[in-house]
Amino acid sequence: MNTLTELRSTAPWLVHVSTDIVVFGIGHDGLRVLLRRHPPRAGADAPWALPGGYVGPVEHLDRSAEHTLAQQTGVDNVYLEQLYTFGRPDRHPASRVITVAYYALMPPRRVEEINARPTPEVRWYPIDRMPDLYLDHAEIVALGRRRLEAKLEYSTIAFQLLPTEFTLSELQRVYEIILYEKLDKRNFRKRILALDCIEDTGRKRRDGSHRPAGLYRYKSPGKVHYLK
Amino acid sequence: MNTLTELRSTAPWLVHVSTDIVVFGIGHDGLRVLLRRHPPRAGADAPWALPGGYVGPVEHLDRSAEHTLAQQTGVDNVYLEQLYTFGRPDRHPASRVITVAYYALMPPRRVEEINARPTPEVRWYPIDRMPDLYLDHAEIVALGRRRLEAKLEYSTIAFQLLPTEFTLSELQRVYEIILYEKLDKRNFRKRILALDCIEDTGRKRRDGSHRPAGLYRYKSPGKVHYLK
DNA sequence: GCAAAAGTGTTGGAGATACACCCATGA
DNA sequence: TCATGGGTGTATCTCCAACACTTTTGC
Repeated sequence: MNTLTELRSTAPWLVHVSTDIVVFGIGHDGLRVLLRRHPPRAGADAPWALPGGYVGPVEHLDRSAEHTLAQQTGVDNVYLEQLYTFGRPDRHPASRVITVAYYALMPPRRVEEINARPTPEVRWYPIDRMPDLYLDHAEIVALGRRRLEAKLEYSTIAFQLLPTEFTLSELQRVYEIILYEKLDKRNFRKRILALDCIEDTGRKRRDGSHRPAGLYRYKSPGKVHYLK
Repeated sequence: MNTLTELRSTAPWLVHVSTDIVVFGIGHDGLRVLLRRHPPRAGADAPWALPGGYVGPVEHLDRSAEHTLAQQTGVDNVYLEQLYTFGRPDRHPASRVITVAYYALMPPRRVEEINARPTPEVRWYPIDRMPDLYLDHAEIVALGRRRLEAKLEYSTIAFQLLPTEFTLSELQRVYEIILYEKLDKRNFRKRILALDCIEDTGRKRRDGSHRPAGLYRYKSPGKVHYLK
């Protein structure tokens, strides 16, 4: 029995596979998710959806997510991680579509890039004020948020949401926004510095009528470490 | 533009989707994984593989995993959780096959059931002495093991590997096997009892020439809780 | 000089770790 | 009576939480 025969006899079914990406960013108003019209160019009554698309014939799943994201939002080279695979047989009305969900984190510069050239088809929404979403995309966002929240506690994932140089207050804000709670400044600083994963650049940022803040740099940009 | 047109134009590609399951059990010799010949009935030179099969046309992914497991090993009603989706385009030699990997945990009774009626096609292997596996299945097992190890620390997942009634020493053995380290008996007991998730049945098990051990019961059988 | 955010140390409590001996049983 | 695993308590340490005032700047 060769492999092809085996496939024929036990796997007559073919399905569509897509990737959908929950893109998180930090804005003035808190945690945001990037949404697009589905389908694009369908006008104002088309539902909002996650960026996403079908997986090509010889495309790695991760590449598909990256590629889709670049195509639909113009953004590449961000932190991207597989989230979960959703496969309810009735989740798509027209055909069987299984979706491999990812989530992405981008620094404020990227968030602003998208804001800077707004289109009617792609925009940021505050995560707690999103419109109704296409299919089960709200569920996917919710899962992504939970994962992000969990990872914050035992990894250095937060730095993916910050620019290369940042102040400790900015970092604390990221934690407070995602964890949804106020943190003590002194304890936070002690904890972060004890991780030994950031270093003082020696530079300062002047920013309003108050004392300038020290600028720090994450020691291993682009990499996420797991603690303990 | 209706949904079908949209599918046609942006998603001409169909792929095979399978589920593969890493079944863990505790044996005399430590952590074990259930393997089967691939394909079944192909004889002694067929490679060993994870239980798994193609997803049916209207089958939920989770159901597909459950169903496959029941069919290939005769075991149902075990703890099952999605692990990760593997989609390298060249992972299968004959066609594009994306696999949604799951892991399952079963109590010793189930482990013994399978041992009791051995077949040449399905058997347990100690996780550190597995043969070469089909395709990327070794990678899937490795990921499952890491996930299991991680979850042990922040959830009550260990109880899925034990019978309804168990001794504290048995529980400790599960932790030691998975964490790969010796634990202090007194500290372990204090920690577990502090979780307040097991109760003393009052009964004891006589078992060899030593003092009998108290039997405990997990308070929420089948359910996994997350700590903290 | 005042408003606004940056920066800084100490104390107390909870939970984890280290550690050694007696108990109940079967042979 | 001995070998085997079952069962128990205390002292210490580490980590986390609580908490308030001084500094530097722009206006």
